[in-house]
Amino acid sequence: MPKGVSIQVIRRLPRYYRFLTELEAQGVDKISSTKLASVMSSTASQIRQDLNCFGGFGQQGYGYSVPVLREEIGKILGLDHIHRTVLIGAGNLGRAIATHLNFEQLGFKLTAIFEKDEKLVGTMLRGIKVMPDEEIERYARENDVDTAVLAMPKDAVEKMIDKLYAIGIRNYWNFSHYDIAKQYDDVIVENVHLSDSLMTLCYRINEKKYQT
Amino acid sequence: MPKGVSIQVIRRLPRYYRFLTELEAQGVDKISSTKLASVMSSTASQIRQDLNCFGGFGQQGYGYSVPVLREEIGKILGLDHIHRTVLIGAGNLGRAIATHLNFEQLGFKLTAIFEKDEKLVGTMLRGIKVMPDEEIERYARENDVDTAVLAMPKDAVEKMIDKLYAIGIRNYWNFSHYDIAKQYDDVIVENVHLSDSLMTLCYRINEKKYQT
DNA sequence: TAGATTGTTAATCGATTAACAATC
DNA sequence: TAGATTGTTAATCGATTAACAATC
Repeated sequence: MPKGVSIQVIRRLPRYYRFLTELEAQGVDKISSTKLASVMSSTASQIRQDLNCFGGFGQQGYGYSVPVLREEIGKILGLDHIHRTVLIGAGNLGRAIATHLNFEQLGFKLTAIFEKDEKLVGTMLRGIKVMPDEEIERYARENDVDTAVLAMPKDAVEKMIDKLYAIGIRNYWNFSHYDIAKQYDDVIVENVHLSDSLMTLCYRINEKKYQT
Repeated sequence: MPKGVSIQVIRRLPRYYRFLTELEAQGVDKISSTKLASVMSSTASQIRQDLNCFGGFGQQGYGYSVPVLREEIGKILGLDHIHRTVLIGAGNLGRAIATHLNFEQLGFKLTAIFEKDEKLVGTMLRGIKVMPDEEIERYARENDVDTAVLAMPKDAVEKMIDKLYAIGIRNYWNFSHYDIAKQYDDVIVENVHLSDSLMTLCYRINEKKYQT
């Protein structure tokens, strides 16, 4: 496990993994950095630099084996180490997250869903029964949970994090606008700010429109 | 409208906007770059550099007016120019997008939803009736739509884009893994790859675990 | 062997950070 | 005026790109 790989490189790894998965599905079994760059709208230099942060996966004069490279990147990402995960919030967003994503192929196993709203408690999602918030502590302790997905209103997150942190959950996939990192500094937080993405799109549309 | 502002700066603008909105709601009416940096876990230098890509919004010796700065960033983002938008796909993800986001505050107006699956056609979402895919062309032409949100399976996206492009829709908020930009080069595509985000989280968890 | 393509070093480019003069 | 803080220039740092020797 090499240390100090830049976040830019890390964020490109899933993209490599996706494209290699597709190439493998298409029956491509070897590829050069130049060709991969062309497929991915990247550069051969960047691909070789990125990969060589982790090791030499290619063969000079030949290129890279697609299945081997895909598997290696999967290992680098750690997709084979499954993290037991709970989802907090079974509203529209929570339900979409639960049903839309293949957690198990991405390094996680969604094992329980919690919700404050009584009307949603008891409903089923992907074969998982939605439980009331009060049961989180008991459940997480008994089931070795280390990761939480936060799909709940911002206002309630602060107290929820206190609870989850106390149980020992340190990894968060955060869809709320609450700034988790400011509260605790030994947690890992991956934020998904959908509205930021939409505002960025807005900027880019206007930028194009008024460029002359 | 300044030209050539780097994408890094642009992607920080929505975050500034969010924090300023919150500060304003809290009744804070002025702030220095140093204090804002502390709140946002950023640096004063970066904030001043970023803002000065667009103009001098502060006052020397005083700082920045929170409401003024918030409004200026809103204008820079173009949130006041509303783009008429359609959502393609009323599955779990599409429904979450439709119900979860305040499009109108983010520069967009969601006016119609289209879906291939007959079982979902006719259902209501946020007061919008889900229509069959076949009606997109007629609807978009009649209603001056310029943006599409893609929450549909990857396999169907290619043909859909051909259709939307032909109608004149050039802006895409893309939740699928289909690579729209490769097909047409005068489009604006903002991708949201949730699974990439989750894989990145996986990497970061493992990186922390094995660091010693 | 010759051709191809990697792994890796060096050069370039751009972004971030620091410094400070301008000025409110 | 003096203190504070911006706007902006300069310095540093890191990421990307280019080049090429190693080698399959």
